[in-house]
Amino acid sequence: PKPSTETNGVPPLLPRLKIALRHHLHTLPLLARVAHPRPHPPPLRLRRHPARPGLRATHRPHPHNSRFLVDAFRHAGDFSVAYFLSHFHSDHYAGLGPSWRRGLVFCTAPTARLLASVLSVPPELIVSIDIDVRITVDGWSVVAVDANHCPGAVQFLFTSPGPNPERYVHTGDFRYTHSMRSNPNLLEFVGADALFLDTTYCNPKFTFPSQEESLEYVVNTIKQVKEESGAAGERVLCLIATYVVGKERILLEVARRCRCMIHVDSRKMEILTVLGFGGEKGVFTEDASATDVHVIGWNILGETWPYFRPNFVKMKEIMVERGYTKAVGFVPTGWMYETKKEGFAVRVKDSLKIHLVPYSEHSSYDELRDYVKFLHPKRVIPTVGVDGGKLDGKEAIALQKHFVGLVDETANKHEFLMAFNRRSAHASLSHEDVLAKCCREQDGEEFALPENNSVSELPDNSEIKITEGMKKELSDFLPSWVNQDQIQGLLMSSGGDVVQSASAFFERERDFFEEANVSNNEKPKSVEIRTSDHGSSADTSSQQEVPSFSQKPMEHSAKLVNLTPVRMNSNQTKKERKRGSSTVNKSKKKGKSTASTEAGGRKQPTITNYFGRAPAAASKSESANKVTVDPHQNNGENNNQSMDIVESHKQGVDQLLQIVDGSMSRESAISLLEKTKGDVNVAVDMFYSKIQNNNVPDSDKSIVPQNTQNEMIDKYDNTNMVHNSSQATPKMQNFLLALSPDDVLPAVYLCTNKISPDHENMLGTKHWRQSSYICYGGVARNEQI
DNA sequence: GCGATCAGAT
DNA sequence: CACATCTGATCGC
Repeated sequence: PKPSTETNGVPPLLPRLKIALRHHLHTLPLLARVAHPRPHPPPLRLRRHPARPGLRATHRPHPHNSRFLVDAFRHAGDFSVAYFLSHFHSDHYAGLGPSWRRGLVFCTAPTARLLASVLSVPPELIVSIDIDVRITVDGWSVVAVDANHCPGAVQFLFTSPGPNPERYVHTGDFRYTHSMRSNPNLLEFVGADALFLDTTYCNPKFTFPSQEESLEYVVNTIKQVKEESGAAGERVLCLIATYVVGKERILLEVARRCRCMIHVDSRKMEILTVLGFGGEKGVFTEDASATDVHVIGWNILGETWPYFRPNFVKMKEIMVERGYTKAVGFVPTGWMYETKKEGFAVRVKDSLKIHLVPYSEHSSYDELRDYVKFLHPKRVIPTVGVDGGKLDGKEAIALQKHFVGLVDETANKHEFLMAFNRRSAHASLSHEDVLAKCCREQDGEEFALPENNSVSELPDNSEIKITEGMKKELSDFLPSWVNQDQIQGLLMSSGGDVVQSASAFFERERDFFEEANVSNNEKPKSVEIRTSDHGSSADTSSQQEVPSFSQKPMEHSAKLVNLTPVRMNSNQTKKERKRGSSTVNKSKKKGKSTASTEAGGRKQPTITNYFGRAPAAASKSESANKVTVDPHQNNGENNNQSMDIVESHKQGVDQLLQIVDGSMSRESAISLLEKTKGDVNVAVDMFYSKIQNNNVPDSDKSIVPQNTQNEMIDKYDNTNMVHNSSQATPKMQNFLLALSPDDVLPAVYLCTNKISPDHENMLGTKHWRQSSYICYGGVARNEQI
């Protein structure tokens, strides 16, 4: 039941909200009310937001006990006292309307004007805030910074009150630019507690040119059209598709550089006027006869999904209607329906031409990674592409994997330790319970991390008694690949302190990862694996290594066990070597590490074999995309079963070809699908990541010639891989390649930073081996390893 | 009968 | 697997 106060038009929650504006001259219509006595005082205890459905995670409440919602008006409730709108797109403002009464809506001035004029939101509930100006809302500091999306679009930066403020970044929808790195407000959010990220194009297959390039293309094309038509004495209609708000920059640039006006309909004009692009400069006109460049609605020139299909019928209709005999259309879209390198895709029919222009107002995959790398948040929370807005749902976790190594993994360790501590107190709770609980609770009861203890405080190893119970307790929270010897060693070196053991373990994991990551980041583009007929990777890299680090004996850090042999051999990295000198307990079984043999003397299987060992029962859910490829079976026409296989094979090939749109030959597609065991998704990713990683300066016929694909795959097949780089730093590849099969699992674990126990189940052995995640985040993209 | 919400089309 | 928006059906009061 709604509170009765809501019916009289007075927002009942308003008094609960304290607002202060600094450096700010705005007068708030409702500010006076803040001081009024509260009719119904808010509960002192902050309520946790209940999970609610919604396609975008933006639609779910802020999970960290602020009383704010961002772009989640449909999910408003009494638990929230202030609302933020990042920009004026319908999927973000959904739920706002003339009858909105729930609370103040904070947004930029352009968005505010649109809210009032288009959606008729009560003006007294709209608070417009200036970009880059700090305000205080409900005790929190809030800053809006430009999002480089549509006009008025911002990211919100939240800082909680209190001595240890939490910091959160919500990008809304955004396209990353390097200039963001010099924004002082954003700089303050490096290392933020969480980054709510617009993951629209969070997949390596999404690459697109800069907006500049695309603008250039549109402008030049229109110029050319005008010249040609002028010479021929005819008129050509130029149509540019846009939606209600967004991509205005294209229009402005065309007007400026082609020296012409832009025709828009009255609705669009209204919005442009509100946005401030109005008549002043004489750019936009509602008079269709004033210019040959017209703005047109979004879905008129063609349907855009699942791939672009032009609607020449309608286009011709419009052309004739407006008195032209030729027309050129532009569809600026982030989705690359065509992967042609030379020029952008063009569709032609008779006197009609449609240009598909890759113009995106969302970040590309690489831009997303750049941003995360810059902000280095403790956590990335995807806001697009997550089902039901579940933070820990499959999709969210899959998306987060793209940022492994770019986020601050220290936070994971902390979370883990919280859970660990908690566990002794609530022994009856399951791991999941504890983790879930601890993730929810704030870090208020901070406890000292044990790694700060000095070595001298540790008891002498000989006096330590390690009980089975301790080992069991510790092992429950370590990844399953940590063996008993290692657990014993960990406990010994921490003086039997289970928590400290765990802390030391995860500190090590982090350091190891960071080390690897640093060496990877130095020359990311130059990291390449090449096949080689001779020489083990371990040997090669150790020769290349120039240890430029100090050799001073380890100072204070706790003695640590070498958990994996890879860190014991000559390929040690800085920290390992440093610590290695005081190693307490070497792993006996795995002490050696050569490329060709393992402990048992068996030949090391290829990495492909190792990863590719598909479980007998193939997952049903994936079967739609999985196609069994066996070219030798194709001729068996009398075999009904094989007909299905052939058919699905064909479908897979067709699907792949359609996605890459002719950028590869049919033979290449078949070959690639064979390698991926028919998995179209993996094939696509391999295809695109190959393009990306090598920056293939594309030749005419095929972007990736067939032999390149084979090469790409061969590098995973080949046992004697060696990386091509002449860099001194050992790369993760070398570590991985030097491993015996038993070590590959832990190594990949480390490389992908899947270290905390709540991920154990997902990565457990069989299930893990066939996981495409390895191909996404690790091996195939060649980034972490 | 009205507004909020949703499926589906554009 | 979906860059955004609108329309009309359905739900719930």
